[in-house]
Amino acid sequence: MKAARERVGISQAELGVRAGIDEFCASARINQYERGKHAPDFLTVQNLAQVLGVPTAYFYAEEDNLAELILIFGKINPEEKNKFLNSAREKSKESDSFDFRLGTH
Amino acid sequence: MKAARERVGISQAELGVRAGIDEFCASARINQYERGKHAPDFLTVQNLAQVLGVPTAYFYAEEDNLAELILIFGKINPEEKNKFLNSAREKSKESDSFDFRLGTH
DNA sequence: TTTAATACTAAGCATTCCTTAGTTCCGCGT
DNA sequence: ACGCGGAACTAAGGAATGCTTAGTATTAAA
Repeated sequence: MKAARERVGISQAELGVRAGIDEFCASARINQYERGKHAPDFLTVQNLAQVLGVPTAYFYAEEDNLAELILIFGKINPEEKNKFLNSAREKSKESDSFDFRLGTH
Repeated sequence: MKAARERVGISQAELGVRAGIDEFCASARINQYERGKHAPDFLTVQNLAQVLGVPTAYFYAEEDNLAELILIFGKINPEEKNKFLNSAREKSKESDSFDFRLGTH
């Protein structure tokens, strides 16, 4: 989150205020989030994501690869998204990775 | 989450137990999560995601398009992921969507 | 209809977060 | 070096939320 905030170029306090947090505690809360002292609820994460211009899921991606993919997907326009998703569907068919799900064979 | 659990074919209680939740309250907790009564913390979500065989970020995707993409990305093998990500990088260059980030021009 | 498994819920306890009220850190101008 | 202002950061209590318990519905099969 810190990286995303610095890309936008705003302070911790400003990020909080823009996300709709009370101005008197915005600074403290964002700091607690960035340092991992506390975890924001989902609504707050959604608001933060909007301010920072990234999809909400970006904050929960464990693999760096996936995080980057989510970021890219959030930037391209809706028309491109469909093309993109279609080629993804193709690749998942081609893939020889085993399908772990039950009830599909 | 309900959909993912049903694909695996296990009960709410079993999902909880496999995710490391105490057997006497696993049922109640998973039910509260599925019905939106309460929200699990991130560690719990990670454990649930592992049991259900999906990337953690999947549970936080707001757009259906993105959710599907995350799901596919979670199924393909590591080698494919890199190829996939590279073509994604290409597309983000081609895209005429405006770049909102500061300090990049 | 009885049974067993699964789904679901209320309520108090436990834990975590939010708010307040500060302190510390850092860069800049003098 | 010193003071100033903005940004980062923190402790602690009050407020909110989740977790556990114990139990009630629901469903499907015998």
